Amino acid sequence: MVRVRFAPSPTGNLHIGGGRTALFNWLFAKSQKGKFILRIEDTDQLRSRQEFVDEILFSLKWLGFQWDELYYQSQRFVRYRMHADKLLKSGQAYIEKSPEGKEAVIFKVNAQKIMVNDLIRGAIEFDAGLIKDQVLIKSDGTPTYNFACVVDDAETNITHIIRGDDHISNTPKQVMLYQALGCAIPNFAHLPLIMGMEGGRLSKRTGATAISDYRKMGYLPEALVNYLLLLSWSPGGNREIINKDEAIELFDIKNVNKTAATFDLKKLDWINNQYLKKADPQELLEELLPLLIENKYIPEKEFDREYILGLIKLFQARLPRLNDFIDWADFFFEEEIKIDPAAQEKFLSNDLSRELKLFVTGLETLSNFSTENIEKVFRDLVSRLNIEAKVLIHPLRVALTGKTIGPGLFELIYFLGLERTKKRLLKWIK
RNA sequence: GACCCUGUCGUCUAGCCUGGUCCAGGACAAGAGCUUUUCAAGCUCUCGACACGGGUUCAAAUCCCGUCAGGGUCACCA
Repeated sequence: MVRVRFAPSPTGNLHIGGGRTALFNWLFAKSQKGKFILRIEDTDQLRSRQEFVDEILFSLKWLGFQWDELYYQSQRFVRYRMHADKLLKSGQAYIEKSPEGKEAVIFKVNAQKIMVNDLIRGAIEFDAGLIKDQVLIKSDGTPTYNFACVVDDAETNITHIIRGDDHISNTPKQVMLYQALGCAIPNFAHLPLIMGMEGGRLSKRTGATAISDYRKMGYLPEALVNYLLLLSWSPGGNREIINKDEAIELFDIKNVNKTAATFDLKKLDWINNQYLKKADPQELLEELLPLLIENKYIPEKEFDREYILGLIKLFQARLPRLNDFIDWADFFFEEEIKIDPAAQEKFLSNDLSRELKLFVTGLETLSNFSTENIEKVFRDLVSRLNIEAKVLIHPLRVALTGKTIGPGLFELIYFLGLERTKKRLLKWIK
């Protein structure tokens, strides 16, 4: 049975690269009906923190990658010690004393050719003669990465190691350890790295790197996963939007690209919008609720759920990020709206008192304040005044929303309601 | 510096294994237009790439070699 693992180190949040590695491991496990194992590599007691463990577990769940087993390296130190002693006994490792008298266990590297058949890259040959002896157990008693990694992968019967490109050069060292330990060598698959827009590895300087940052910005997990998937794999058939279940069906590790990909926020925005369009407004409302309360758009307890739902439907097809709703729909929640100065200059510098007054009067006569009737009032008015619709539409939009862009004018007026519409238009009537 | 990986539109990619159907297809971005109401939605169109140089071949994005470029690793970090 296929067993893969994702092994993050809790010295920071789960970042984009880690999320992508987790995705491909999870996907491979699912497509092979295998197990997805999570291992927390917390051997560095100084830099590892519980809050990062919590954050990583939370982000993985958020992305939808549930694990079948969970291990912590910090709980397995006796196992590393035991295997180190075994290598010491067989003469494949030796002890080195530091000037302070502390002992470290060092692995003896023999000059040889190491062949690795990478599932993504094909055959790679290394010259172990270029690799120096490797520390197994540091003088503080903790294991090194390469050693703990091999012991754990061997003891938990990992069959496929799918990880970032940056581990290629660790591979020959680990292969030698498997051999020394007398364990079967697993399959390796090295994923290309994700690069930032300015080249080089994706880093905080080139934008947000933590998965949780994307959650906070209003990206949907399905969209992020879809984007990450496209970064080094293609479902074929010119498809861009693909959900996890379809991906599981189509995925083949051999089709993963070898080339490093640049992270492009614009495309992520587009994909996120594709998912936002199709999303259930009820679920979007749940996501948005904390933000709406935080911005004092709605009171904490009672609010008109149907009304907010209506607003979400007005915007959801246009939003790149769910959180943009806060800025884009602000005029529905704030009594005093902020008017874009350029828009005011362009559309409200002429005196439109007469037209606005007539429009307000028309709205007041409506017995049924519906989107259709609002539009009817408007159309009647412009034909009566013999002006083009857009001559009045743009000024109305700016006066009511403060913006030149937004949802359709009539549905927007419907949701604003007669009173607020009147109040905002009256300001422009002399 | 040594070793390793990679090189198709600005970006993500299809095609490469099994040469001809590719004067290279799609998507994002950008630009133009349409939408008797905006665009940040939708629709249409445009721009735009096989890193370079040699081979092999009737034929090369596809195979081989070299060059160049980008990236990664060389820790008692993971």
